[in-house]
Amino acid sequence: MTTLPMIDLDQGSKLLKLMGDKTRLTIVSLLMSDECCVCELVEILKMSQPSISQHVAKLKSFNIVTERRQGQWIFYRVNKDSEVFPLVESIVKHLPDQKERIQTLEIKGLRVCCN
Amino acid sequence: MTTLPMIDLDQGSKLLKLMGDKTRLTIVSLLMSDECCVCELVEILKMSQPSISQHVAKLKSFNIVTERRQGQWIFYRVNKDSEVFPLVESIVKHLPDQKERIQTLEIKGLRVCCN
DNA sequence: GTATTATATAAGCACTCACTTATATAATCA
DNA sequence: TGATTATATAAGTGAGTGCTTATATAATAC
Repeated sequence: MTTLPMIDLDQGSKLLKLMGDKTRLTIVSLLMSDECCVCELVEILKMSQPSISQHVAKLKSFNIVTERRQGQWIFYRVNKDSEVFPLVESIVKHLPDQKERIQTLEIKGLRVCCN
Repeated sequence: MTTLPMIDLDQGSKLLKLMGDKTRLTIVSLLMSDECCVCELVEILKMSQPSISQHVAKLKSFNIVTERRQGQWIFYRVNKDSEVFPLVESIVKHLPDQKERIQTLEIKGLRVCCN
């Protein structure tokens, strides 16, 4: 058994505040299943592109997610190397899996190609 | 192995928003160690009584904490019967133990009697 | 009864937040 | 080259948040 990496109350509360928004919490849950680009998140969450971009930027600023550029697209995923990842992971464990919503996107032919 | 009780994204984000305040997160961590009354939390956190009362009221409104009246005092503790307790517990696990701060209060003779 | 102690609650205010619209940047394609 | 697509960013706005001060409620002590 390894000891759990501790996060101080200041950092912890800031992380929880970031995750304490339904849109961002959904994004994190989605990205826990698979990486997505902004336009995919726009399609899934039915929200404006700037709004999604701003949410993702906040998650990125706290190192919760990382990006990977591929052509025009920037794919985001949960940063498993982050110090806060263990906490993020143990939160998402209590939330319903979002894999289905990505699969639905795939079935509709809206995956990767971004429409 | 038992299945984890799931919390939907709406409830989950609301819970995290509540925990995403440093004062409230500290209170929850403290109450995870032991029950406290408002005046004890005032002493530990060095904040005004109305401010602490308002924070505790928010935690109570989401069923994160419960109260137990004893004379003039109302003792608060984490509600282990709450549906969200498993999530609360797994968050606090990642945060530093706050038992010491209660013990310090005890040593200073400021425990229970509320000054 | 009145005074004291503990707590809750109400109103006001500065600040923050999540959205909007508009625009800028960047990569691809014709 | 210019047009299109994907994303970021800036400015503005209305709603929400956390504190303050002031007051109300409730239990105890005298």
